[in-house]
Amino acid sequence: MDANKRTRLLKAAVKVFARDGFFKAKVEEIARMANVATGTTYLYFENKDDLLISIFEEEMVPIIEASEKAVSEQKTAFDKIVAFITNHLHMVQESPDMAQLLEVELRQSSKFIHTYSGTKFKEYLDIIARIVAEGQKNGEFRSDIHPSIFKQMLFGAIDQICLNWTLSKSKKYDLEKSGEQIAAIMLNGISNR
Amino acid sequence: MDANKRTRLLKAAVKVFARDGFFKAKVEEIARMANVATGTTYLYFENKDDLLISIFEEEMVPIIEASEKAVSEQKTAFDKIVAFITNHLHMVQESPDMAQLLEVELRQSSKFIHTYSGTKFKEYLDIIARIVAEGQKNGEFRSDIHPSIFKQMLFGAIDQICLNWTLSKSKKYDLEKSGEQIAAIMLNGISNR
Amino acid sequence: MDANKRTRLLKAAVKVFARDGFFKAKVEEIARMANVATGTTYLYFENKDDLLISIFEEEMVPIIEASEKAVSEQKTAFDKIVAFITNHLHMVQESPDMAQLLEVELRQSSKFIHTYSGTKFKEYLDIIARIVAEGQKNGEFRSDIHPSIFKQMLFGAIDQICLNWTLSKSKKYDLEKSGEQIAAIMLNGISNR
Amino acid sequence: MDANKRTRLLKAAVKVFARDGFFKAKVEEIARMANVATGTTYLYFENKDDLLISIFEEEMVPIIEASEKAVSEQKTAFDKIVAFITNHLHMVQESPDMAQLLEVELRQSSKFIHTYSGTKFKEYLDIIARIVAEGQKNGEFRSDIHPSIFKQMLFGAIDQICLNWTLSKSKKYDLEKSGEQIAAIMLNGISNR
DNA sequence: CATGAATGAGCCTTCATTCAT
DNA sequence: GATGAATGAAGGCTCATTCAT
Repeated sequence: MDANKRTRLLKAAVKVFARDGFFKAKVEEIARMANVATGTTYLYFENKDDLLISIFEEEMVPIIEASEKAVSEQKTAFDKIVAFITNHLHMVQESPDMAQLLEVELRQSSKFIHTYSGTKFKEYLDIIARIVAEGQKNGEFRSDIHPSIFKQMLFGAIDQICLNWTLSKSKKYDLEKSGEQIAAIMLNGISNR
Repeated sequence: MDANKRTRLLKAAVKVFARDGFFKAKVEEIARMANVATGTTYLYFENKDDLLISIFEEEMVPIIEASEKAVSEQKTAFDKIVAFITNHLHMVQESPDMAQLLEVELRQSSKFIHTYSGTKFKEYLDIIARIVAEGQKNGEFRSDIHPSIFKQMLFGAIDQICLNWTLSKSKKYDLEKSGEQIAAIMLNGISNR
Repeated sequence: MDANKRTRLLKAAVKVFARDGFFKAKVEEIARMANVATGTTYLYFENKDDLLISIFEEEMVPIIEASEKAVSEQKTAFDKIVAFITNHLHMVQESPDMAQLLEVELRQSSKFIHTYSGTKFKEYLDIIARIVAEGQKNGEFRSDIHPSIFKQMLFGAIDQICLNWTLSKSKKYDLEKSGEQIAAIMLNGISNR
Repeated sequence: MDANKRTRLLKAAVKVFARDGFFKAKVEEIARMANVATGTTYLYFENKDDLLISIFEEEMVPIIEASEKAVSEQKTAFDKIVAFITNHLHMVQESPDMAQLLEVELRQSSKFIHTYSGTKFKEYLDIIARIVAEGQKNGEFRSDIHPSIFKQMLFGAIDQICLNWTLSKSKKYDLEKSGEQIAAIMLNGISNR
């Protein structure tokens, strides 16, 4: 097994799925972009579905790591939430293709690919949940908010903002500014002060 | 032209698109469920895309109206936001198929169907923006939050919670409870107190 | 039976068949152009094939009559052949749609519509055959040429020239000039001198 | 890519198009007759149109070559014209399917397939034009006849005779005899004597 | 392992024809 | 007779997947 070929296929798939959408994307096109033969794709992935799922599971790893690193560098739960948001927005800007997959294709997959459990995505959301629990423990955050509700709310809010930015062709408005507003609201919302 | 037939096709399409997803849904199946011949579909809709777009544009109308009605029955901006959230959650529970389309298929369409402007969806979001502006004017809400950021954040938060509820097979957890938490956070977040 | 409606359908069919070709032409389009409902077409014609056949059989009548008149006004077989050619070229210029049907669609029909005997077309060709027989009888033409071979040759030659003129977009070259050359060759070819 | 498969498809297409006509012919039937799967057709040809155009362009090559060879073996322009006619009639008898395509489908294609320039067919006609020019230069032929008019006339005459023979089920009459008459008329017609 | 030609099931869409009004 | 909405069979084309080399 050639790890390099597998990686190239994965990277190519991210690009093509982002550009064309999962359903309109052609396996042949992905293979071509990865500089391998069409059939080779099936040596590394079971089928087209598996390719998408593998992206979600594997490309999420560095994203999760970056997020955890950014978060761990902060002391307070407040700052950790800010770090999470900031890190996510950076990811969206620096890996726009992967970001689009998360924004646009992930939901389809969650619903229609029955073999997909979405472990890694849950793991990503749980970074938020953990910060919330921590903040509640140390008194920064109100304790009447369920962390697993908050994690979804925060992610949903960020995701919607990012989706909007992604789909806007001009991309003229500033994602950083939006990030500050997200932080302002969500933190004020959950703050114990 | 038979308005009834058109409606039946639209309703059938909502069901089939929700169940199978837009891409895997078959026009023939929609026609069968609407009790018309396959070709009849094309007397009322240009093509499969048009069917989906028509759903978004037309089925949103009563949803928008219900939301506006619910909102208008409240005095304060605070209560209006609560009404918006509550109304949305009701819609999700009472029209689960349409809700799923909004949660799962809308994004694809926004990105990949280039003829689609998404007017009605924007209209729905603008209900929130208007409440925010009103709340800022009368001092209920902080004025440093941009209404069009908040509308996306709130919708994103609600949407993510609902998506989660929709995709969870058991649907055992209470959507109402989640609604209260959404309101608690977002309102506290934007409150001027 | 409304003879007027039938005629309108026939005229419309000539236009649409000429413009779009028999196979790509839509019955609905013909009906629309004739200002009748789609279904009405089937009150006057058995089916799409019948519409085309009817054109060939009925629209040929005035063409045959005009040709016979033009021919009968000449004394010699020589002049009659010239008259036939001239008349045909005029028809092509004045009824370009019908001419195109004869040039482009007639052959398909002859081969693929098994119910079609092509009587009227044969009648048209026989005008030539009769002139030839007459010319052979009075010594103008060589007697070793079979009239039914000559009629096909002459028609084929004229037809190919006309087809070329029809398909050339600019139509800048002069059909009259070509007519003189056709006459020069074919008459010199069959002359007894 | 398997050149053999491509050839088989081309040969099968000639047969099926000749038998059923271009529009009624099914790609699936052509594939079946070529012993390949339906989709394979699209590896070698862009679409059904391309299949027909490819026939015209590629199957004309040996026909043109045979004609040029036959013509070049004759000394006088007179004999060359005879050779052209004779060769064409042989082709019609030996490749009746291809002949039928030229007689019946070529015109449709010239008119309705806008991507088709008809190069090879023009090349074939130009064999005649060249002989005419040669005959005019050496005094065999009258110089008042435009070669490009004569080429069309001669081809049209031959083509109509052949079409008639092709469409007559019995094929009892002798195509050779018709060939002699064509030569007699057209050569006498253009002769300088 | 790698290839890429071959496969063939599958689906959207068209349109001649019908028939209830 | 006239209408035109409805029908549904049919077919061109695509593309995920396979497999002989």
